[in-house]
Amino acid sequence: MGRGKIVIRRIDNSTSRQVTFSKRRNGIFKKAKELGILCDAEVGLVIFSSTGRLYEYASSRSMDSIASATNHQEYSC
Amino acid sequence: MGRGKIVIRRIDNSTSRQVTFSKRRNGIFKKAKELGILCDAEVGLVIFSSTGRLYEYASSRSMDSIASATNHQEYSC
DNA sequence: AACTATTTATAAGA
DNA sequence: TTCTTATAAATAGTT
Repeated sequence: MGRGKIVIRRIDNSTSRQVTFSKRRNGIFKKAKELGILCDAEVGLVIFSSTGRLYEYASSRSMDSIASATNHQEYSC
Repeated sequence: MGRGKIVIRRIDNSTSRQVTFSKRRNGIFKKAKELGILCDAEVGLVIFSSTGRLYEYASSRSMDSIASATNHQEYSC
């Protein structure tokens, strides 16, 4: 979606890769939030850039859902 | 993006909500995979539907990245 | 489950 | 590098 069609493979050029990462990271976070609201779903998203930087999002009740689904006791570690 | 413009709020109709959930869930998983490949990033995505069903995706090295970033010892629990 | 009109995301350019 | 815009892609409503 853009001026040209692209193939989904690693972007070799470091600058282009960083620009695309920034744009698409914003896009997917927006999608995650929309999915949570529209569909009353819980969404957790964790992204590490190739430089090791962390970006994350979690809809409010995600942790409860995970705790419940995995049957962990809270504070167990 | 579709026949009409929508407002981002919970979809009241249960059938519509489920249909939208299915479509957008597929969409966001595709985006997550593309981001990982294009930008050499690690991506983890966890989704709970409103009915409590779990859907998840993790790019191959996500767990290593998380382990490293959080400085957990593996198998510590 | 398919279709398609339209909106949205974004690749390339300024 | 922030802003623009032409175009690809996602998807809302329909069948």
